[in-house]
Amino acid sequence: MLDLDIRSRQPIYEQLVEKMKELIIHEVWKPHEQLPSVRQLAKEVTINPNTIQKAYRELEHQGYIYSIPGKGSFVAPQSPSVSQEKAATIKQQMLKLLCEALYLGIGKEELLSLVETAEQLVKGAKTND
Amino acid sequence: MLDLDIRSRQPIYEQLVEKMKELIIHEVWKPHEQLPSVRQLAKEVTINPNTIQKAYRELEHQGYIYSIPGKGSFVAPQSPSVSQEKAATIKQQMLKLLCEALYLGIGKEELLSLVETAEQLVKGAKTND
DNA sequence: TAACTGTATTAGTTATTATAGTACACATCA
DNA sequence: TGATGTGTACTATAATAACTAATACAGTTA
Repeated sequence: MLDLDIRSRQPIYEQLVEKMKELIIHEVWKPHEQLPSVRQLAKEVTINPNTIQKAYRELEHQGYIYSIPGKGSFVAPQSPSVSQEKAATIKQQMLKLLCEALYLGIGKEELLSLVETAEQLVKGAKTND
Repeated sequence: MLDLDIRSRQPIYEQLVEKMKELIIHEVWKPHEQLPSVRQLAKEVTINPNTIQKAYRELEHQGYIYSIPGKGSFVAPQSPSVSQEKAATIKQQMLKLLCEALYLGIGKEELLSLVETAEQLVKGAKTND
């Protein structure tokens, strides 16, 4: 599920953040679901607990999970206030990427269909309840 | 034109690559136009020539410029072969970003209109010949 | 030749990353 | 209560990567 590449130049904690974000976005992990504990996950993937905690801290900072000392870490439900903050940044990244895509010769129709694909992926996950 | 932030945690050469890519994509710099030399640009922004060269090397690797030893560096025209290689990567990045956007509550309509905006930006540049 | 171009190499400093060990406070349950 | 599991914090250290700098080399052009 969380296949990490130790010898990658991309830091382990970053890989963790990306993989777990995807699992949350596609609702493999549902809101308020408890995540594996720092120590448990560290034991499973045989890396240092501090590295896991760094990833969890980042995910919490980005609003994807929340932690309760003594209890555990859980998937955060999406609140409009959090989304509002990030939306501008995301749209900025998107616009830059779109311009690059168009410049490289990717057609407008293709980009529009990508939006459809993404919608299917996300919506598909949500209806799997 | 190339405003760099020395104290940023983002490396200078990366800032250079991004800014110059934008200038090329939006055709402020046209195909086959000669870029400022490594040393000249280094003197202008008062940083090490090697940092400039590292940025140029990266831009050349990504196919945005080409360099001729002894002559200079120039804006590369977009060849379909180059685009083909990058297209898959770009689309992959795009899909990931789109899923994240949808999850954060950005509407599908808003994303579709972003495509239109990007198209205007790129097309607008190309008609400024 | 002289002055310009890109490129390569080496070196040194700084920043980042991952690990290890320890400690603390809170929650839960036997 | 005691034991265990939870998140969190802190220091320290080793290893690696990133960044910048200085220098030298080779090609181009006038």
